[in-house]
Amino acid sequence: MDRQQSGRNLTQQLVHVLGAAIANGRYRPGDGLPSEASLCDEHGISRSATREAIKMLTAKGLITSRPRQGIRVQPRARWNLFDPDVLGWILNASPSLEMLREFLQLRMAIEKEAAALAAADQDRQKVAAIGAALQQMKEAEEGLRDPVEADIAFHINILNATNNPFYVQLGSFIETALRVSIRFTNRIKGVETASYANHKKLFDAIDRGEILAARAASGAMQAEALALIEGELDRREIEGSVATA
Amino acid sequence: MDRQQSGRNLTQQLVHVLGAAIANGRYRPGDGLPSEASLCDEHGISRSATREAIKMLTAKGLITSRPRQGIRVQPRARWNLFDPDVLGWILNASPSLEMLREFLQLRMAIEKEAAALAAADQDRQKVAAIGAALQQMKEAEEGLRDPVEADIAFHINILNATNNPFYVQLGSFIETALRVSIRFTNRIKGVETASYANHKKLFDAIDRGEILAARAASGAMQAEALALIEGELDRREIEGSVATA
DNA sequence: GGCCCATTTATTTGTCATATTAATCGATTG
DNA sequence: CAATCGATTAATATGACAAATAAATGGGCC
Repeated sequence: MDRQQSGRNLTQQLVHVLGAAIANGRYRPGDGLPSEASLCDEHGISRSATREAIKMLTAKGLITSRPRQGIRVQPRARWNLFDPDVLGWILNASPSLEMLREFLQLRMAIEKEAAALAAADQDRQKVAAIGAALQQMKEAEEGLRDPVEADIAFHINILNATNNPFYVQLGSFIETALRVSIRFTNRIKGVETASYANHKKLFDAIDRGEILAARAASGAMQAEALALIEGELDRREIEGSVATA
Repeated sequence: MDRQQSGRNLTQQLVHVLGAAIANGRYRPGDGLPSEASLCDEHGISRSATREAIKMLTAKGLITSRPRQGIRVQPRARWNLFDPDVLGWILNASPSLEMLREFLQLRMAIEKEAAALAAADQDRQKVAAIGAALQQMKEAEEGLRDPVEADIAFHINILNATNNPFYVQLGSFIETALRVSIRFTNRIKGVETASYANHKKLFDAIDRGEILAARAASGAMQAEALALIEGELDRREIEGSVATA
């Protein structure tokens, strides 16, 4: 294993190599990974480093290891999907439209309520942070800033403004997934074109403490994105059946 | 460290000891933990086992460790709250009413949409599993079964019936939190008394594919529980201010 | 004299190598 | 059929050295 690489230590490098390999299906649930000894040989590192990597993957729910049985991949239901690393490996392995839809279905739930909670809580400082991100989105429309970063910041700041640690924690989850899915949806259509107006409407509702309006505005935005994906899924299905007919 | 204890190996024992200590505030964010060497001494185990425990806690986002700086507790926003271990440590450390409310605010978001998705997806086999859990709740009312287990199974099965891996994964999260919070709310009032009727209404809506009704029924149940907690919070606040007056 | 920057030093984790122990699956044998 | 034995694999222990880096140190400059 390349020792100079990427500022990460050997253990972390191996964690990412194995995590990605598991996520992309090179090792499948139920399958065994190579034994500790083999992994040491394959990557040219010591047992300590190897074992520590295995322990980290175990902690994230991807594998188990027991004497005599070796190291096995856990069923996907045991993976900690909400761990940013795990999510990143999965999304980078296969950023499918199906998974994108599933992700949006979750955002639909989370962000609608988050908007409502933020509107209810009225933490002025954190609401201001949402406004700042909105301003950056406007500047991005004029080409002065990175539109992706501004968009992400907007959504993260809403979660922060709930002052609910569970929602705040979901920020890192949504950020990871958003980076992948934005790259993905931008290929389909100009998803984020008319987005500033929508985002402003949502911000105004939160700012004024209009709980129902905030929930509705958030839901509308998510529903729009979801409809786009589901339309694309339908289209591909029809194309597929025509092609095979 | 007691080597015969609890079927867990030394590393896992230390993980749980330290995880619990961090969650209950013995070590606070920003603070340093004892060095590797000290931890070995304190617990009477080798450096290998100690280091592997540290790596597992690192993987869960609770700590970082760097040469010369030592081991430090991460800010809470970095903790993987959705890791069942982490959540368990936190809830067992301080099952406060505030956190219970925050948890319910999250369930409100998740389970409402999950009910809608389950109603839309109409996976007959998984809907039947919800029905089976409901039946167990009925039997539990007559004292034939454990009411807590049946209640949990009901909610988990709705998440499974979404066929969305993100919602499915949240099952283990909600299960962990539910076990604690049920123990907690039962002390306050007979929360789960009239619950069978509510649960049946929700099940029927999912079973018939009535998306809006399913979302509404789930929302109503959650809102009821939430109102109870918030009422209790208000009551205690008033009592507190009277007491200090 | 006091301040800033380069250098050194000391501490702590990172990595390696090797030996031994414990758990467990499968075969063997009474 | 059951108890036992053997082989395989991870679990634990130990000791050594390397690398990273925070803090102390000292030298040069204003």
